[in-house]
Amino acid sequence: MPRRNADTREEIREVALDLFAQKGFEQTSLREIAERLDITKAALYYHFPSKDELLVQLVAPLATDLAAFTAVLEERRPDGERAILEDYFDLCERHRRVFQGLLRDTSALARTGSLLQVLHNRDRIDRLLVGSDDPAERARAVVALGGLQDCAVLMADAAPAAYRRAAVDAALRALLPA
Amino acid sequence: MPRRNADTREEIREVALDLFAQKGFEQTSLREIAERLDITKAALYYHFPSKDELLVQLVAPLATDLAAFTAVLEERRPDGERAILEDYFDLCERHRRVFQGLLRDTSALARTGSLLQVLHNRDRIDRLLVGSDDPAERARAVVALGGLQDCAVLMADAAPAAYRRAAVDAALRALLPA
DNA sequence: GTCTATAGGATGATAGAC
DNA sequence: GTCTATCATCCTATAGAC
Repeated sequence: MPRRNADTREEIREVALDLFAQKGFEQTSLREIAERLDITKAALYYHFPSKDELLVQLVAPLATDLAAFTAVLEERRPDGERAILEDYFDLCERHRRVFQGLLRDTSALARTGSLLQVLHNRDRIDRLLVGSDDPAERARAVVALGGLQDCAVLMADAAPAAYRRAAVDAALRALLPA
Repeated sequence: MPRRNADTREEIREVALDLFAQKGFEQTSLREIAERLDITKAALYYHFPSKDELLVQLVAPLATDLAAFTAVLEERRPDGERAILEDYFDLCERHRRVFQGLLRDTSALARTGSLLQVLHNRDRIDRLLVGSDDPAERARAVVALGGLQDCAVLMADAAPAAYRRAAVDAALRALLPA
Protein backbone atom coordinates (compact mmCIF):
# COMPACT_ATOMS: atom_id res chain seq x y z
CA MET A 1 0.00 0.00 0.00
CA PRO A 2 1.17 3.55 -0.67
CA ARG A 3 2.35 5.39 2.42
CA ARG A 4 0.82 8.40 4.15
CA ASN A 5 3.43 10.86 2.99
CA ALA A 6 4.08 11.47 -0.65
CA ASP A 7 7.78 12.27 -0.54
CA THR A 8 9.35 9.11 0.78
CA ARG A 9 12.68 9.91 -0.81
CA GLU A 10 12.97 13.12 1.15
CA GLU A 11 11.89 11.39 4.33
CA ILE A 12 14.64 8.86 3.84
CA ARG A 13 17.24 11.59 3.42
CA GLU A 14 15.99 13.28 6.57
CA VAL A 15 16.09 10.14 8.70
CA ALA A 16 19.41 9.03 7.26
CA LEU A 17 21.14 12.33 7.97
CA ASP A 18 19.73 12.25 11.45
CA LEU A 19 20.99 8.75 12.15
CA PHE A 20 24.35 9.26 10.44
CA ALA A 21 24.90 12.43 12.44
CA GLN A 22 23.96 10.63 15.60
CA LYS A 23 25.74 7.31 15.19
CA GLY A 24 28.00 7.64 12.20
CA PHE A 25 27.69 6.31 8.71
CA GLU A 26 29.24 2.90 9.14
CA GLN A 27 27.32 2.17 12.27
CA THR A 28 23.97 3.02 10.84
CA SER A 29 22.42 0.11 9.01
CA LEU A 30 19.81 0.33 6.32
CA ARG A 31 17.63 -1.81 8.53
CA GLU A 32 17.59 0.95 11.15
CA ILE A 33 16.70 3.62 8.63
CA ALA A 34 13.94 1.46 7.24
CA GLU A 35 12.53 0.60 10.65
CA ARG A 36 12.34 4.22 11.65
CA LEU A 37 10.30 4.93 8.55
CA ASP A 38 8.22 1.83 8.90
CA ILE A 39 9.24 0.53 5.52
CA THR A 40 11.56 -2.31 4.54
CA LYS A 41 15.14 -2.32 3.42
CA ALA A 42 14.04 -3.34 -0.02
CA ALA A 43 11.97 -0.19 -0.30
CA LEU A 44 15.06 1.89 0.35
CA TYR A 45 16.67 0.31 -2.65
CA TYR A 46 13.86 1.50 -4.80
CA HIS A 47 14.76 5.10 -3.94
CA PHE A 48 18.54 4.82 -3.69
CA PRO A 49 20.79 2.43 -5.58
CA SER A 50 23.15 1.96 -2.65
CA LYS A 51 23.98 3.13 0.83
CA ASP A 52 26.97 5.05 -0.53
CA GLU A 53 24.83 6.91 -2.99
CA LEU A 54 22.52 7.93 -0.17
CA LEU A 55 25.52 9.43 1.59
CA VAL A 56 26.65 11.23 -1.52
CA GLN A 57 23.26 12.85 -1.90
CA LEU A 58 23.37 14.04 1.68
CA VAL A 59 26.72 15.74 1.28
CA ALA A 60 25.90 17.14 -2.13
CA PRO A 61 24.28 20.39 -0.91
CA LEU A 62 27.36 21.27 1.10
CA ALA A 63 29.66 20.35 -1.75
CA THR A 64 27.68 22.51 -4.11
CA ASP A 65 27.52 25.43 -1.73
CA LEU A 66 31.21 25.24 -1.08
CA ALA A 67 32.03 25.08 -4.75
CA ALA A 68 29.94 28.18 -5.39
CA PHE A 69 31.66 29.98 -2.53
CA THR A 70 35.01 29.11 -4.04
CA ALA A 71 33.95 30.24 -7.47
CA VAL A 72 32.87 33.66 -6.26
CA LEU A 73 36.12 34.06 -4.40
CA GLU A 74 38.03 33.11 -7.49
CA GLU A 75 36.46 35.31 -10.11
CA ARG A 76 36.63 38.60 -8.27
CA ARG A 77 38.45 40.05 -5.29
CA PRO A 78 35.44 40.35 -2.98
CA ASP A 79 34.26 43.10 -0.69
CA GLY A 80 36.70 42.58 2.10
CA GLU A 81 37.77 39.78 4.36
CA ARG A 82 35.07 40.41 6.88
CA ALA A 83 32.35 39.70 4.39
CA ILE A 84 34.11 36.55 3.26
CA LEU A 85 34.45 35.26 6.76
CA GLU A 86 30.85 36.03 7.48
CA ASP A 87 29.81 34.15 4.39
CA TYR A 88 31.94 31.20 5.32
CA PHE A 89 30.49 31.23 8.78
CA ASP A 90 26.99 31.22 7.36
CA LEU A 91 27.88 28.38 5.07
CA CYS A 92 29.11 26.31 7.99
CA GLU A 93 25.96 27.05 9.91
CA ARG A 94 23.78 26.19 6.97
CA HIS A 95 25.38 22.77 6.75
CA ARG A 96 25.91 22.34 10.41
CA ARG A 97 24.36 18.92 10.55
CA VAL A 98 26.52 17.68 7.73
CA PHE A 99 29.65 18.98 9.37
CA GLN A 100 28.68 17.45 12.65
CA GLY A 101 27.52 14.14 11.39
CA LEU A 102 29.42 13.42 8.25
CA LEU A 103 32.67 15.33 8.20
CA ARG A 104 33.69 13.86 11.48
CA ASP A 105 32.48 10.40 12.15
CA THR A 106 33.10 10.14 15.84
CA SER A 107 30.82 7.24 16.51
CA ALA A 108 33.40 4.70 17.45
CA LEU A 109 35.08 7.06 19.88
CA ALA A 110 31.73 7.96 21.33
CA ARG A 111 30.94 4.35 21.99
CA THR A 112 34.12 3.86 23.95
CA GLY A 113 33.77 7.09 25.89
CA SER A 114 37.02 8.48 24.52
CA LEU A 115 35.27 11.20 22.62
CA LEU A 116 33.48 12.54 25.65
CA GLN A 117 36.76 12.69 27.47
CA VAL A 118 38.45 14.67 24.73
CA LEU A 119 35.56 17.05 24.14
CA HIS A 120 35.13 17.64 27.83
CA ASN A 121 38.73 18.68 28.15
CA ARG A 122 38.57 20.84 25.10
CA ASP A 123 35.49 22.58 26.43
CA ARG A 124 37.14 23.35 29.74
CA ILE A 125 40.23 24.67 28.02
CA ASP A 126 38.07 26.95 25.93
CA ARG A 127 36.32 28.35 28.98
CA LEU A 128 39.49 28.71 30.98
CA LEU A 129 41.33 30.49 28.23
CA VAL A 130 38.82 33.30 28.12
CA GLY A 131 37.83 33.02 31.78
CA SER A 132 34.15 32.93 30.97
CA ASP A 133 31.27 30.67 30.07
CA ASP A 134 29.66 33.26 27.86
CA PRO A 135 29.34 31.92 24.30
CA ALA A 136 30.61 35.15 22.79
CA GLU A 137 33.76 34.99 24.90
CA ARG A 138 34.21 31.27 24.39
CA ALA A 139 34.05 31.68 20.65
CA ARG A 140 37.42 33.43 20.68
CA ALA A 141 38.99 30.38 22.22
CA VAL A 142 37.17 27.98 19.94
CA VAL A 143 38.42 29.86 16.92
CA ALA A 144 41.96 30.04 18.20
CA LEU A 145 42.22 26.40 19.24
CA GLY A 146 40.04 25.07 16.48
CA GLY A 147 42.18 26.90 14.00
CA LEU A 148 45.38 25.44 15.38
CA GLN A 149 43.86 22.00 15.47
CA ASP A 150 42.79 22.29 11.88
CA CYS A 151 46.37 23.02 10.90
CA ALA A 152 47.36 19.57 12.09
CA VAL A 153 44.88 18.07 9.69
CA LEU A 154 44.81 20.38 6.73
CA MET A 155 48.46 21.38 6.45
CA ALA A 156 49.64 17.81 6.25
CA ASP A 157 51.70 18.64 3.18
CA ALA A 158 53.84 21.30 4.84
CA ALA A 159 56.47 21.01 7.54
CA PRO A 160 55.09 22.22 10.86
CA ALA A 161 58.07 24.49 11.39
CA ALA A 162 57.20 26.38 8.21
CA TYR A 163 53.91 27.71 9.51
CA ARG A 164 54.05 27.25 13.23
CA ARG A 165 54.90 30.88 13.93
CA ALA A 166 52.25 32.21 11.59
CA ALA A 167 49.57 29.90 12.93
CA VAL A 168 50.26 30.73 16.55
CA ASP A 169 50.34 34.44 15.74
CA ALA A 170 46.99 34.21 13.97
CA ALA A 171 45.43 32.23 16.78
CA LEU A 172 46.71 34.74 19.28
CA ARG A 173 45.10 37.59 17.40
CA ALA A 174 41.87 35.63 17.30
CA LEU A 175 41.96 34.94 21.01
CA LEU A 176 42.73 38.45 22.27
CA PRO A 177 39.84 40.91 22.24
CA ALA A 178 40.48 43.70 19.75
CA MET B 1 56.12 -20.61 17.19
CA PRO B 2 57.23 -17.32 18.74
CA ARG B 3 57.59 -14.49 16.30
CA ARG B 4 60.71 -12.64 15.22
CA ASN B 5 59.92 -9.46 17.09
CA ALA B 6 59.47 -9.46 20.82
CA ASP B 7 56.94 -6.65 21.19
CA THR B 8 53.94 -7.91 19.27
CA ARG B 9 51.56 -5.77 21.28
CA GLU B 10 53.33 -2.61 20.20
CA GLU B 11 53.45 -3.81 16.61
CA ILE B 12 49.71 -4.33 16.71
CA ARG B 13 49.13 -0.81 17.99
CA GLU B 14 51.35 0.56 15.26
CA VAL B 15 49.63 -1.32 12.45
CA ALA B 16 46.18 -0.64 13.84
CA LEU B 17 46.71 3.11 14.08
CA ASP B 18 48.07 3.07 10.59
CA LEU B 19 45.07 1.22 9.17
CA PHE B 20 42.51 3.11 11.22
CA ALA B 21 44.01 6.42 10.10
CA GLN B 22 43.97 5.22 6.53
CA LYS B 23 40.60 3.53 6.29
CA GLY B 24 38.73 4.38 9.43
CA PHE B 25 37.98 2.31 12.46
CA GLU B 26 34.79 0.62 11.33
CA GLN B 27 36.16 -0.28 7.98
CA THR B 28 39.26 -1.90 9.31
CA SER B 29 38.73 -5.50 10.29
CA LEU B 30 40.83 -7.45 12.71
CA ARG B 31 41.50 -9.84 9.90
CA GLU B 32 43.31 -7.09 8.01
CA ILE B 33 45.40 -6.13 10.99
CA ALA B 34 46.30 -9.74 11.59
CA GLU B 35 47.19 -10.38 7.96
CA ARG B 36 49.51 -7.40 7.85
CA LEU B 37 51.36 -8.77 10.86
CA ASP B 38 51.30 -12.33 9.61
CA ILE B 39 49.45 -13.58 12.63
CA THR B 40 45.85 -14.70 13.11
CA LYS B 41 42.85 -12.89 14.46
CA ALA B 42 42.88 -15.15 17.46
CA ALA B 43 46.38 -13.97 18.32
CA LEU B 44 45.11 -10.39 18.44
CA TYR B 45 42.66 -11.44 21.09
CA TYR B 46 45.48 -12.65 23.23
CA HIS B 47 46.90 -9.12 23.33
CA PHE B 48 43.68 -7.08 23.35
CA PRO B 49 40.35 -8.12 24.81
CA SER B 50 38.36 -6.44 22.06
CA LYS B 51 38.60 -4.22 19.03
CA ASP B 52 37.16 -1.33 21.02
CA GLU B 53 39.79 -1.70 23.69
CA LEU B 54 42.47 -1.52 21.02
CA LEU B 55 41.02 1.79 19.93
CA VAL B 56 40.89 3.08 23.47
CA GLN B 57 44.55 2.31 23.95
CA LEU B 58 45.41 4.18 20.79
CA VAL B 59 43.62 7.33 21.88
CA ALA B 60 44.80 7.08 25.46
CA PRO B 61 48.07 9.02 24.97
CA LEU B 62 46.19 11.97 23.52
CA ALA B 63 43.56 11.82 26.22
CA THR B 64 46.23 11.78 28.89
CA ASP B 65 48.19 14.60 27.32
CA LEU B 66 45.09 16.71 26.98
CA ALA B 67 44.05 16.07 30.55
CA ALA B 68 47.47 17.15 31.79
CA PHE B 69 47.29 20.27 29.67
CA THR B 70 43.94 21.09 31.19
CA ALA B 71 45.17 20.46 34.69
CA VAL B 72 48.10 22.86 34.33
CA LEU B 73 45.80 25.47 32.92
CA GLU B 74 43.46 25.01 35.84
CA GLU B 75 45.79 25.13 38.76
CA ARG B 76 47.64 28.30 37.86
CA ARG B 77 47.20 31.23 35.55
CA PRO B 78 50.01 30.41 33.15
CA ASP B 79 52.72 32.49 31.55
CA GLY B 80 50.62 34.18 28.93
CA GLU B 81 48.36 33.18 26.14
CA ARG B 82 51.12 32.83 23.64
CA ALA B 83 52.76 30.07 25.60
CA ILE B 84 49.45 28.32 26.04
CA LEU B 85 48.71 28.41 22.35
CA GLU B 86 52.16 27.16 21.55
CA ASP B 87 51.72 24.30 23.94
CA TYR B 88 48.38 23.42 22.45
CA PHE B 89 49.86 23.53 19.00
CA ASP B 90 52.63 21.19 20.07
CA LEU B 91 50.11 18.86 21.60
CA CYS B 92 48.18 18.69 18.35
CA GLU B 93 51.34 17.99 16.44
CA ARG B 94 52.39 15.31 18.87
CA HIS B 95 49.14 13.48 18.31
CA ARG B 96 48.74 14.37 14.72
CA ARG B 97 48.11 10.83 13.58
CA VAL B 98 45.39 10.36 16.13
CA PHE B 99 43.70 13.58 15.14
CA GLN B 100 43.91 12.71 11.51
CA GLY B 101 42.90 9.11 11.77
CA LEU B 102 40.64 8.81 14.74
CA LEU B 103 39.06 12.12 15.57
CA ARG B 104 37.67 12.41 12.14
CA ASP B 105 36.73 9.21 10.50
CA THR B 106 36.50 10.31 6.93
CA SER B 107 36.73 6.91 5.37
CA ALA B 108 33.23 6.71 4.03
CA LEU B 109 33.44 10.14 2.48
CA ALA B 110 36.80 9.32 1.03
CA ARG B 111 35.43 6.21 -0.62
CA THR B 112 32.71 8.16 -2.35
CA GLY B 113 34.99 11.01 -3.40
CA SER B 114 33.02 13.57 -1.45
CA LEU B 115 35.86 14.22 0.94
CA LEU B 116 38.31 15.07 -1.78
CA GLN B 117 35.86 17.51 -3.24
CA VAL B 118 35.35 19.30 0.05
CA LEU B 119 39.02 19.38 0.98
CA HIS B 120 40.02 20.57 -2.43
CA ASN B 121 37.66 23.51 -2.17
CA ARG B 122 38.77 24.32 1.32
CA ASP B 123 42.39 24.29 0.22
CA ARG B 124 41.75 26.68 -2.60
CA ILE B 125 39.80 29.01 -0.35
CA ASP B 126 42.68 29.04 2.08
CA ARG B 127 45.17 29.94 -0.63
CA LEU B 128 42.94 32.55 -2.19
CA LEU B 129 42.20 34.25 1.08
CA VAL B 130 45.83 35.01 1.71
CA GLY B 131 46.78 35.20 -1.96
CA SER B 132 49.70 32.86 -1.50
CA ASP B 133 50.73 29.22 -1.46
CA ASP B 134 53.31 29.77 1.22
CA PRO B 135 52.52 27.60 4.24
CA ALA B 136 53.17 30.45 6.65
CA GLU B 137 50.66 32.63 4.84
CA ARG B 138 48.14 29.86 4.38
CA ALA B 139 48.19 29.09 8.08
CA ARG B 140 46.40 32.37 8.78
CA ALA B 141 43.52 31.26 6.63
CA VAL B 142 43.48 27.76 8.03
CA VAL B 143 43.27 29.14 11.54
CA ALA B 144 40.56 31.61 10.62
CA LEU B 145 38.39 29.17 8.70
CA GLY B 146 39.21 26.17 10.83
CA GLY B 147 38.26 28.16 13.88
CA LEU B 148 34.93 29.17 12.41
CA GLN B 149 34.26 25.66 11.30
CA ASP B 150 34.99 24.33 14.74
CA CYS B 151 32.37 26.66 16.15
CA ALA B 152 29.69 24.83 14.20
CA VAL B 153 30.70 21.64 15.91
CA LEU B 154 31.82 22.63 19.38
CA MET B 155 29.36 25.38 20.20
CA ALA B 156 26.36 23.19 19.54
CA ASP B 157 24.88 24.19 22.88
CA ALA B 158 24.75 27.90 22.15
CA ALA B 159 22.63 29.86 19.70
CA PRO B 160 24.72 30.93 16.70
CA ALA B 161 23.60 34.51 17.06
CA ALA B 162 25.10 34.67 20.54
CA TYR B 163 28.67 34.22 19.39
CA ARG B 164 28.60 34.93 15.69
CA ARG B 165 30.02 38.44 16.04
CA ALA B 166 32.74 37.36 18.44
CA ALA B 167 33.75 34.39 16.30
CA VAL B 168 33.97 36.39 13.10
CA ASP B 169 35.94 39.11 14.84
CA ALA B 170 38.40 36.59 16.22
CA ALA B 171 38.80 34.90 12.86
CA LEU B 172 39.40 38.24 11.22
CA ARG B 173 42.16 39.08 13.67
CA ALA B 174 43.70 35.71 12.98
CA LEU B 175 43.55 36.21 9.24
CA LEU B 176 45.01 39.70 9.00
CA PRO B 177 48.77 39.99 9.46
CA ALA B 178 49.62 41.93 12.61
C1' DG C 1 51.71 -16.85 22.26
C1' DT C 2 49.97 -18.55 18.45
C1' DC C 3 47.17 -21.76 15.98
C1' DT C 4 42.63 -24.12 13.68
C1' DA C 5 37.95 -24.13 13.59
C1' DT C 6 33.67 -22.35 14.28
C1' DA C 7 29.86 -20.19 16.57
C1' DG C 8 26.52 -16.69 15.98
C1' DG C 9 25.01 -12.74 14.03
C1' DA C 10 24.47 -8.55 11.14
C1' DT C 11 24.95 -6.47 6.78
C1' DG C 12 24.37 -4.72 1.93
C1' DA C 13 22.07 -6.12 -1.81
C1' DT C 14 18.82 -8.77 -5.14
C1' DA C 15 14.74 -11.53 -7.10
C1' DG C 16 10.28 -11.59 -7.89
C1' DA C 17 5.33 -11.22 -6.21
C1' DC C 18 1.67 -7.83 -5.68
C1' DG D 1 6.33 1.62 -4.43
C1' DT D 2 6.40 -1.62 -1.23
C1' DC D 3 6.60 -6.33 0.22
C1' DT D 4 8.66 -11.28 1.58
C1' DA D 5 12.35 -14.13 1.28
C1' DT D 6 16.85 -15.01 0.64
C1' DC D 7 21.87 -14.80 -0.80
C1' DA D 8 26.54 -14.27 -0.11
C1' DT D 9 29.72 -12.23 2.61
C1' DC D 10 31.89 -10.45 6.32
C1' DC D 11 32.41 -9.61 11.01
C1' DT D 12 33.72 -10.01 16.25
C1' DA D 13 34.63 -13.20 19.38
C1' DT D 14 35.50 -17.81 21.65
C1' DA D 15 36.99 -22.82 22.53
C1' DG D 16 40.49 -25.67 22.79
C1' DA D 17 44.89 -27.86 20.81
C1' DC D 18 49.86 -27.25 20.73
